[in-house]
Order: sequence, then structure tokens, then C-alpha cells
Amino acid sequence: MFKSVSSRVSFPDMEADVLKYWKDNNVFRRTYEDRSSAPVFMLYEGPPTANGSPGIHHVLARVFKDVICRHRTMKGYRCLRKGGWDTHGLPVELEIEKELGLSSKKEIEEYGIERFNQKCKDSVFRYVKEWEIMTDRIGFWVDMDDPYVTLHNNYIESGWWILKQMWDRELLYEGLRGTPHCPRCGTSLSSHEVALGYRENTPDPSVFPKFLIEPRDFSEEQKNQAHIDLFDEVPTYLVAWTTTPWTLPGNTALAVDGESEYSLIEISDDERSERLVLASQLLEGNIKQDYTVLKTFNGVDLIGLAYRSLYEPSAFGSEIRQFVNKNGSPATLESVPSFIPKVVQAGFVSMEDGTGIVHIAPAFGDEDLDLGRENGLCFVQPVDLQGIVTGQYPFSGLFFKDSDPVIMDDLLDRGLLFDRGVYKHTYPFCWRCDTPLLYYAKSSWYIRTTAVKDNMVEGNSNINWHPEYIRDGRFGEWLRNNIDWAISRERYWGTPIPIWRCNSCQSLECVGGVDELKLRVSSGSPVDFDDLDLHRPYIDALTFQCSAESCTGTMYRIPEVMDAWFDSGAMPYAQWHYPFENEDIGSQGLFPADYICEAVDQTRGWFYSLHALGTLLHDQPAYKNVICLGLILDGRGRKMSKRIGNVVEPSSILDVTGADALRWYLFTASHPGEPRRFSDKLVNETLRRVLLTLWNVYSFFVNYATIDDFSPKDIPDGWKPENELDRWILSELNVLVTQVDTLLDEYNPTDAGRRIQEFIDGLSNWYVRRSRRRFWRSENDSDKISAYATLYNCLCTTSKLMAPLAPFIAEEMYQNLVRSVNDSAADSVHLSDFPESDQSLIDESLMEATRLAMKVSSMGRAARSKAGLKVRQPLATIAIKTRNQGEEKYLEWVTSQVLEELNVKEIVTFSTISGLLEKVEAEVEKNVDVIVSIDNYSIAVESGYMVALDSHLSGDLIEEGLARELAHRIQNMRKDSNFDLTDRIIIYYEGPDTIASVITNYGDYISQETLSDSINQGKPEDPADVVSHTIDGMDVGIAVKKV
RNA sequence: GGGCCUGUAGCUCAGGUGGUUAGAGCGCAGUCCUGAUAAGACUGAGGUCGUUGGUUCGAGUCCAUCCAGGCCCA
Repeated sequence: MFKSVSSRVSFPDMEADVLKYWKDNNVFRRTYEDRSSAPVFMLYEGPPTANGSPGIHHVLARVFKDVICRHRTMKGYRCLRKGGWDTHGLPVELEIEKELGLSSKKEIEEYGIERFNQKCKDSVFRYVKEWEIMTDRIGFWVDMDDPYVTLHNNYIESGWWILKQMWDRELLYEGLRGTPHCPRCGTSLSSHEVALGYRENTPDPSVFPKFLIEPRDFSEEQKNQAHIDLFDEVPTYLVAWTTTPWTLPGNTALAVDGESEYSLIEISDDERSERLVLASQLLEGNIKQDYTVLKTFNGVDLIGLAYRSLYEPSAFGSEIRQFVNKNGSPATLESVPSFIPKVVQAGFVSMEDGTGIVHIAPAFGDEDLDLGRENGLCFVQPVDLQGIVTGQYPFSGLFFKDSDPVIMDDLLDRGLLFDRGVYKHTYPFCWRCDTPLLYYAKSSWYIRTTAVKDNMVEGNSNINWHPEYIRDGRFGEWLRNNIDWAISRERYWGTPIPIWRCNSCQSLECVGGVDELKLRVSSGSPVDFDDLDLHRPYIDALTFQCSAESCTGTMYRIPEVMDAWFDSGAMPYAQWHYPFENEDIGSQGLFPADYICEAVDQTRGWFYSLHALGTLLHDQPAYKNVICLGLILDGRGRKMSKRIGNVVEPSSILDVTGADALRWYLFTASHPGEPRRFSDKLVNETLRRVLLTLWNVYSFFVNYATIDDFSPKDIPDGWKPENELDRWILSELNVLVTQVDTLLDEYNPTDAGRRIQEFIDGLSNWYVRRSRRRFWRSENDSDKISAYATLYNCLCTTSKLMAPLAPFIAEEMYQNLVRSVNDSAADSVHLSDFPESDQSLIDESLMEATRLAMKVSSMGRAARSKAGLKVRQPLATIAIKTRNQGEEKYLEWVTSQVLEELNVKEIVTFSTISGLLEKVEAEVEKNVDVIVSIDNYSIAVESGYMVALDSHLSGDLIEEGLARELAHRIQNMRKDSNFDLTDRIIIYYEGPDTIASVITNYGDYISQETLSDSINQGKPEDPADVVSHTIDGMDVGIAVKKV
């Protein structure tokens, strides 16, 4: 029969046993190995980096992945979930740099790329054991024996193949990009690193340089274009604004907003006059002195206007290059001898601050660079990568920031500075060395994602996002503003970019696989390809003859490695070493994924890299359904960070409350998309309120089933519930089954869990509470069997329903309730079928009626409480007024439940109590909830209902109340003495005549309730067993003795 | 600076298409119930529904604005 179940349970210990059972019986593996013909449900596991300990936020993502997969498994799918590790990238390098005390690329290269990369490689699995333990412990099923690893040669090779596809379709190109650059460390910083170093309230110069318009310079055509009266005799300037004076020598254009209005104004002092152009709405605040507005016009009228450079580049030894667009291919730079800077239109011109005229230096900012490309602007770069001003400017040789004051003084001397001040704003610094960063246009490799932008937007509309707003919101927005993906990094530890360049003719070749490389290199020195590590520096050593016609040069690999996001986006293919193996991933159901789940910070990370590569390679999204998780915060609403020290160690929770409680809390506390505050107190509350409540129902069932020797086999074939309570809870159960199944189908474990919670509450606090006596009765009649059958059914089904969410307790209950009596049942709840709802057992009216019983009982308890009538004291009558006829009928169905619950003998109608209804209506205002006392009735009035309890106590009622009180005291003594439920006892008592009379009249009742063979007046043999009680002010001594 | 999200009781959260007096759980105080219970019931205290406007007979709900927090990006 059933294994005995203590109400005192240690969930962590129970879970350890379940884990062992899964392992010993190979349960996870069998969920997919034993189902070769089942439809595939594919999870893509976003690879974590194992160079740090897993935190609670990792648990969050993992359990949300798991719950859906477990549900689909029980629905008959073959759910595939391959683990993976992200092993490349700058964070890994930075960790090692810190460890080795290196702080620049130069130092890394001196240390040696080979040794450096070896250190990186050694570090990435540093915490893998911790990850495996955590993953196992929380019950996340994922194949970690055969994970994909981004540093493996096979994985890299798949990446190369993808890149080659792009290359062949001319979607791969080299171009300029404005990148945040640390001049001291000599390296670009990733956006993540930049984010580490923003400093608020950084003072910078606020400069208003004046750019002279000289109509003399205009061609006839330009003169006609500029519909502006510009008078030679008064100098006219365009006034711009910048906080980076050091970029002014790189100015090659000024940008205006075509839609806005600009003014030509004149200001004068004693000596001379000058005219200025700036946005009309920004005149105020910028122009302190008196001025005259001569003319206003639209920004569009300024476009094409030429002006004088502040520093003519050729005069100061700076090279001038210009963006040239050649039949659709991306703009490239070509040297030109001179240029005339012009006014252009730009969408980003602000009318909030500045002058409405923006200084453009394509060599620096990314926006400026884009504008340069679009408009074929010139490109002047007067600062080198060490941050030193080049050329022969008056400030050449200075560090770029140090040149600011010199430039301002110089402009002032030359009358080209309208105003200067100080502006405080947020500016990025290198998080390592505190050097102000430089936005610097550098050459970089791109994938032309913009070529498939529309396809990406279209594909996204077919992705099922949870929460839904991500699709058109954050993610959709990102896609609509798509720019080409810069995939190269001038770093060391990453997938090397498989492009070789000829040192002679500069022609390029992209290699799409190891065999291809082997063929190219074979003409050169012999390399052992079997043993080749595809990382730097080994790959850099492979060179080969240039294949260009009549070129005798040698091809060397370009030094860059790939953005680690490319690695992660390549996982749908690279995890299978596609296409070198598993060519048919599409037909095998391995692509696209049915489901992925990560936190919202992956919008531009993994969600994007997957989507971009999926669209580029197969013109379809790489995933169908996503749960996008919100951030997890600490108990005070702060982001968890190592620095603040508020990171929650998963083990601290798991060891105390167990994995199921943690899982349940994470599922149900809030919807997955919302940021959540983590609180160990609430995990504990979840344990008590949900899991322990269920456990106690389970324990109750097993205890009594064991006493009565009940077996599920005793349930007659075709049994249908007749008892109202049984019909009610089974109706609730079958409604629940459909709801939970649907919600899990819809990727909503939160509401699924919340619904199960409500059911457990009803099961425990109404069904079992009201049914207890049916289990206590000594005879095994059909009603008792019915109660057992019902409760058994509820517990088995609940265990299956909650198996995806709380896999441990579900397994434990299933093993004991199902497997122990049925050898042919699946040997794990997770290999069993998800429950199906029996619609014939659903009775909406009965559920409505029971809700009414609960409501009325609640009011009755309130009325009792107010009148000081404890529930153990039986009352003679109750009158109940419902809101309508329909409810009147419902009430008839559940009258016995209400009477029992409220311990009242009889229900009567209000009409039999003369005048009561009228008195209540006279006393109580309409629509007010209140409890009143009228005549000898305590009456609760609430939202249209009325419950009146007769508080008059007859002698018989009082005596019966005393009998129940005595039974209660004796039960507690049994419990305190640790007697078994079935132990029979003898009772001794001493007390006044009133008590003796109760014993005489209710002795049978008390004996029956307390399983006593006799009740004796007097002392037991050992007087120490006597416990003194005070009942209704009477002193009563009672002793209980096991027979 | 831009995009997106969030703001309801001390805490965690519910509050379809606007509609009577805004709810639940936890926590707190008191009372009660209990041979399944680490539980439960009842009562009480606790709310300017982030702010300010607007639409409407009527706004927690719709619109706008601002404030605060968060994420992503400049």
C-alpha cells in the first residue's frame, strides 16, 4: 500500500531522493530517446558564460525554460534541449587582463597571444561545476553531457560557413564605424564597457563657433539656390554649438533641420556689425545682446550653402578624403585635394538646445559618419589613435582634451567664437583607466543586415512574443531602425574572421570551412590540420598564395575576431555542426526553435543575433515563441550586482525551502515580463501556503487510506460521484485541467500556477475541511469510498498538473499514489500523459452554489464572532436571505454544508421569524455591510445577502456544546500524548454535576469521537496523568490512558 | 538625449471592452476554530490607485503632461 507520509516533511531531502530516482532511472534521457517518432519540440538554450557563479537570475531563466518543456513532454512531444556554453568575448579577456595585470593591447601582445588565449580558454569553464550542480538541483532538464561550446573547432567552422554565405551573397563588407575608443588603452570599447564608465555632471566646454558665409565662394548656381539675401559688406556667420572643440578641425559640414525656421539677425557694437544665422526658437537664451531680425526662412533654404572651414585641412597638414558612392555599394573614402564645406539636412538636429545648427565631423561621431556617407561629405581625421592631435595646428602634439582651451583661444583671437561657457553632461570614460573616451571612426567589418531589414520586420510579426508588446515595442523598434551589424573586433579571444588579404594586391578571400582552408594552404607549408586549433594565433600563421591573376603576393588573415554575439546567433546551426553534419536540420524539427526564453536585456543581444542570422540564411525567424523575462531585483528594488553585494546565492534558498518552492515562487509571484523583487521571505510563504497545504492534504489522505486499507482498486468501474462535495471538487478539478493546459500552451505558467494554487486552497479549506468526518467514520460504506475516490483522483491529477511547475513534489506524490498501486503506469510523472478534462463532470451551477455556501458560511462565522458564539456551541436555527430565486435554489443544494460548517441545527426562512426582516431593513442602510443584533438574532448583512443566527441557547444546546468542548479537549490530550490515530483509550474525569450530566447524556458521542472504550468518573491509577481544564468556568480534571 | 516598460495597502500582487462602497495573500492587533495542517476563520487598523490636467453623467481603467524607478541605446 501507500508509503506513510508525515505531515512534517523536509522538501530539500525529498527532492534529493527524487533527483536520485530520475538519475537512476535515466528519466530525462528517456523523455526523448524513447520517442523517436513523436513530433519534436525544440528549445534553444541561450548559452551562459561559465566564468562566474550562477545567480538567482539564471535560475529564473532556467525554470521558465523548463516548465514549458516539461509540459510539452507530457503532451507527447519529443522535447530536445541541448545545453551550451558561451566561451568567447571581451568579458573573458578583461577578466584575464585583470588577473595578469595587463592594461593594453600592447601589453597583451608582449605577453603573447598564445599564452593569453590559453588563459582565456582555461578560465571559461572555471565555474562549470557550479552551473551543473545548480541546473541539476533546480530540476532544469537540459543535455549537459553533450553541450555545444562556442570555442570548439566544429562550432567555429559552422560560423565560418555562415560568414562565407554572406560573403558569397556580397552581404559582408568592410567599412568605417564610429566606435568608442580609449586612447590610452589603444582599444575600442564595447557598449557594455562604455556603460560602465558614464559619469554624470562632467563639465565640458560649451562653445559657439562662427562659420563665415562668403558669397564670393559661391558658384552662380549656388547663389541661385540660396534664397537668402547675404550682404557682402556685413560679415555673416552660421552659429553652431559643440561641447567638443577638439573635433572642430575635423569639421566638414554643418547640419540643419529642414523643417524648422531659422533667422538671420544683426548685432552691432560701437565698432562694427555682424550677422548671424541660427534657429529662430533658439535665439532667446543664446543671444544676450540686442539684435534685429532681418529675415526668417526655413532650414531647407540653407541646404547647400557653402561656408569657410575654421581650419582649412590642407593648410595644417591633414589629409582630406571624401565618401564616394559607387553604384549601390557602400561608400568608400577617396583622397581629394580640397573641398568646400556645406550645410546639409539631418534628422537629428535638436531644437531643444544648441543653435539648431550642428557641427559635423565624420571622423568622430557615428551619427556624423552616417551623415557623411549619405551626403558624400569629406572626412578629416586630425587625431590619432593615441588621442594626439596630428598635423601642424597650433595645438598639434597635444592630447585631444588638452587642445580644447588652445582651440578656443585661437578662435577667439580670430573672431570666430561667438560665445563660450561650461556645460555639464554625461560623458563616457574608460572604466579601467578613467581616460575620457574618444568616438573615433575606424574600419570595421559589417554584415549588411539592412538588406534583409524588411524580411526581419516581417518575420518578427510571426513570432509569438510574451509579453506581446516586445514584438512591436522594443524589438520591433530595434528592427525598424536596423543598421548593419558590425561583427569585427580587434581582439584576441574569439572566433577568428576567416578572411585573408593579399599583402600585394589587397584582394580578399573568405574561407568557409576547414577543408577549404586545407586546399588553399596545401601549396604552402605543411600544417597538421587534425590537430589545428582554429583560434589565434595558430590560424594567423596560415598563409597562402594570392590567387588573383598575375599577383605573386601572399594572403594573410585579417587580424580581427568576431563579435561574440555572432557566435550565439549561430547556435541553431553551429550546435549541430551544420551543414558539415546534420544537413537536414529543418526537416528534423531542429530549426527553427519552438521556444526560447531569456531576459529582456537580450533584445539587442541574442534575440537579435538569432533573428538576424535566421533571416539572412533561411529567410525565416529562428524561433517561434519567446518568453522575455524582466529583470530580477533585490528585496529593495535594486538591481542585483556583485558590487553592492546584494546577489542572492541560489543555494541559500534551495537548501532551506527547496527547488519546488523557489520555482513556484518565481512562476507565480509576477508575470515573467515584469521586473521582480526577489524575497526569500516570500519563497518561504509560497512553501507554506501552497506546497505544504497540498502536502498536508496528501498526508491526510495517505494516513486515513492506510487506516481504512483503502486501495484505488476498490473504486468500482464506471464510478461517478454523487455526493455534492465530491461532485463539486471534481467539477472544479476538471475546469482546472483545461485552464492549466491552455495556459501552459499559451506560455503562461504564472496564471497556470495561480489557478492551481486556488484549487489547492479550495481542496484543503473546503473539500477536506467539510469532508473530514466522512473519512473518520468507522464503516467502509459507499460514501466513504466515494470520498476516497474523489480525493485520490484530485491528488493524482493535481500532481500531474503541477508536474511542469513543481516537478519534485509531483514526482513524489505520483510515485506513492500511482506507481505504488499500478505497475503498468509510467514510472515517472514526467513520462505520463498530461491530464485531460472530463467535461461530463463539470457542473457550473454546483460550483456557483458552493461559492454561495462559502459566502454564506463566511457571513455566518462573522455573525457568530460578533455575538461571541464560538463555533463549537451548536445553535438552533439560521435564516438566510439570498439575492434572487436562482440562488435560493442553489442554497437548497448546499444547506447541509452550511449547517455543518456553522454548527446550526436547522435552516428556516425569514418569513417564519415575524418582523425580523422588516426590523433589519429599518435599521440597516441600503448597500452597507454590517453585523447587527436584533432581538436574539445576530445578523450579518453584506452585498445583498443576509444571514441571521438565533443566539438563544437552550439547556440542551449548552449541554451539547459542553460535550463538544470535552471531546475537543480530549482530542488535544490524545495528540499531546502522541497516540496513534487508531489507538483506543480510557477516559477518567472529575468535575461538577453539570459535567457529569453531559457525560451521561453525550457519553456515546464523546466515546465515538475520541475512540474511547469507557469514560470513568474518578482518578486513574497514576494521578499524575490528570490534566486540569477550565471549561465555562468549571474546574475539570481529565486523564486519558491508552488501552 | 531617444525607445520601451513599470508605478494600486507596510510587502507581493489581482483589478476584460469606463459603472454601486478598489480587492486577495503575507505582515500587525484581537477573537475564534482545529486529531490533516508549518494551516484556517472572523474582526480591526492600514489606500490622495505616482503627479497635474483633460474627455465623460461617471476614470484605478481612456488621453495628455510631469515625477520616480528600470532596461536598452546614443
